[in-house]
Amino acid sequence: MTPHSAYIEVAITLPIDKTFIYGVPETLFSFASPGKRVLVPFGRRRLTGYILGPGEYTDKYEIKVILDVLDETPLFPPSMIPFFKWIADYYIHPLGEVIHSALPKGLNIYDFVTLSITEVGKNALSEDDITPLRREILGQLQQGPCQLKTLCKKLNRDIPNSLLHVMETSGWLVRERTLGGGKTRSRTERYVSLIRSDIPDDRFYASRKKIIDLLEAQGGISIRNLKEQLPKSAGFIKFLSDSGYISVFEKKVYRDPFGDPIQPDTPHTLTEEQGKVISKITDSLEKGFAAYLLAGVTGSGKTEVYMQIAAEVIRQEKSVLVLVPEIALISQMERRFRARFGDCVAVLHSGLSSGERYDQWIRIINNEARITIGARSAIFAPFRDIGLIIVDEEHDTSYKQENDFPYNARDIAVVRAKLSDGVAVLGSATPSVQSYHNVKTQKFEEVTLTERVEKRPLPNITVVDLRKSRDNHGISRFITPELYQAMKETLGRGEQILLFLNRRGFAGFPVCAACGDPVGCENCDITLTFHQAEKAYKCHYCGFTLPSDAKCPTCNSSSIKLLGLGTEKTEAAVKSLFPDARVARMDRDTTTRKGTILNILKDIRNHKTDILVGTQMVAKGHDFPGITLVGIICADLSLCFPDFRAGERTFQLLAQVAGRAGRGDVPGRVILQTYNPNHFSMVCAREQDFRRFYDKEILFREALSYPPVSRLIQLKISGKDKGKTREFALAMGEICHDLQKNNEAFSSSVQILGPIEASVSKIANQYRWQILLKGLNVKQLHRFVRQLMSKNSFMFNYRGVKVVVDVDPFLMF
DNA sequence: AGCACGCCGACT
DNA sequence: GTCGGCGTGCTC
Repeated sequence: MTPHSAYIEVAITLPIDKTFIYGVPETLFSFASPGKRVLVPFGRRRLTGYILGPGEYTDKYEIKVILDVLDETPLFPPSMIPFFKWIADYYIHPLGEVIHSALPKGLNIYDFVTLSITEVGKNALSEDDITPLRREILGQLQQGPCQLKTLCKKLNRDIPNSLLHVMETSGWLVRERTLGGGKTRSRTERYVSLIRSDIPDDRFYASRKKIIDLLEAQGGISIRNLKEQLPKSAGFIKFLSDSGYISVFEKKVYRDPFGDPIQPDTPHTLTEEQGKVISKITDSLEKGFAAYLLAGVTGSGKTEVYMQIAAEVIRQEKSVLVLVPEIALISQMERRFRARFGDCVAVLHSGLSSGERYDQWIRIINNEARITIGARSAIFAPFRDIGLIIVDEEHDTSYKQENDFPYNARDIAVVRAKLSDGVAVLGSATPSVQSYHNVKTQKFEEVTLTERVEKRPLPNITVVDLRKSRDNHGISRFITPELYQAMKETLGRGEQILLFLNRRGFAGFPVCAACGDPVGCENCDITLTFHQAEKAYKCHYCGFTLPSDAKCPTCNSSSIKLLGLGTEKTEAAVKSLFPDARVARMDRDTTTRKGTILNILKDIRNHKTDILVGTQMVAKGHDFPGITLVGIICADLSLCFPDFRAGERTFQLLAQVAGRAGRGDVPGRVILQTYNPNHFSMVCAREQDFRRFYDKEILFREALSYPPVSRLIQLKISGKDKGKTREFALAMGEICHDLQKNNEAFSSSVQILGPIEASVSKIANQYRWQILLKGLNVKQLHRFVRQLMSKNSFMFNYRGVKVVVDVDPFLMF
């Protein structure tokens, strides 16, 4: 079939599990190709859709004709369509929405409805027998046309569609549809270039000649650039252009998300181990798909390995995708790649403005970028010929997207590599149980880096039993004598300290001294956290706050005790214990503004900070060369989450944060304080031994049949009405059991857990329930959910209660 | 998702 | 008999 067909298949950005066929008018024939967006009529509306390919004519229904093609060049290569289809199928999510969330935001255009009153309507308003609701609507519209949403807000109620329909047919109001959206687009700048240089020799000659000379030397430059070089040039541009000496034109420019230019670097000398890993992986590049788990201890030089493999892939004229868990790490990785590879590096992450993101996207499509470094969503970078996908810190939970549609970028990275005959490399010092299981079952091949660069020893870890300091008073319960002593010695030597505590705020457990009730959130089923800096109790789920002088919501007493310890209180305590030390804090509260993380990290590197107190943010692969002591205040906090992966998370967090110590010339030391010194998460973290952790953990997973032994699909049920949500969840449970009973295959292959209330039963006034479906066979689980959805579609678009399907859920809901 | 259609209880 | 609330089904 020719690339331009009279009929095309289009995916629409709506929760519809179907694609649609449209006709293409002759005038648009040559423009309609896969990967471009089209504006299409859809019912009464106009919407943006994505061209998937040629479509088949049928006479079963009337085929409509597209209104426009919205892109000059495709937004994604056709080779990505099978990838999108795989995701839609696996995650049971509409294809159009998958594509929509993969692309830069703010591109699509669609209709929005404006209501306005007619003369007939105005007359009707003056009649007596008009109903109050209609009077209210018309009255509001008499003050001017209004969007439906605004109208509902103004009247503080829903307006049934049927009512509007009736009022429209009786001619009282008109519904007008105007196209909106599409705010993200390329930026243009005004440029000038030289046409002739024979300017007249008059009193302006000197000034004009300067401009002419500049343009002669530099060619076409932007007016902004010209003004920077010749501040007085602005007044002469009009004359020079009107008289035909120079031309002024608009040129597309890329918004630049990069900071300062970077000194180029050259490949480092490799250790023998690094060399072996690199040649093993590069040798396999030509043999098609392979997945590697690169297990390398912290400080073993994984980035250098990534870069040398990437260099080989680029040499073979293929592209490289590097996924990194969070923005601060992206900029670290980005700087090293730009130093090595120069301008062919693109970045994609949420720190970019939508315009910058769009420009990076276009650079990738136009093949100007061959390497993309980015967070989770960069897995959708529109390369046509991927040779290598690197997932750094593959164990990190931020690869899992929870809202929009739930997917795991680490998992689909392997799928994308497979679909494009490329190689996937998942790297971590603390591989996930899932990935190591894939090694054991021979889906992945393991390659290891056991030595730290320059043979630096791994830090020496001392475990301190917090149960022994239970009776200590004040802060010495948490800054134990052992930790205090070690801090004092470290500071005495002029070295730096990292203190890790996995809880932000001042006190995590404010309790009323009178009635004993914890101070909870109004909108969520959660205890508030006291924040000293803001002098307020805050909810970490919905942002609800109470002033610090608030009374107990239960008994109105004003004596509230602050129990529990957060990073804020730790910072304050450290400052009072070591008044001369420069203390900084790194958590979500101190890093909201753009660039603050980088400043905190810079201060550490330049030794302007002696002690850094932080949450799990500090555990994430940052390079802190001057830190020789890591103190883990309370290692147990992440153990108590109601999640079968709590032990795994704890092990990873502790092993990672311990690995921050002693990456410079001085060996590191770690003090790990815990109430559970014999828990195997602690023991294995102390030895930095993920294999031993795996061997132990997998026994639990096998015994309880949890992933990676089995697979899970979670139905997340939420709604505003407590009773209704509960009833709905119970009804959904019934339907699940019925479906299971009526199909023999399911009764043995699908296990239904729940429905039960979610572990946080209410967030932002939404009551939450969940049903877990567990099984050894993914295909059966998928079939079960698909049948559930198709036979009971009404349950999935029910008013007032929302159901989200999460395949391979991460946290328990 | 929106939008239309059709059913049904409620109230002039 | 209308009004409007609510479920159901379709959109190429």
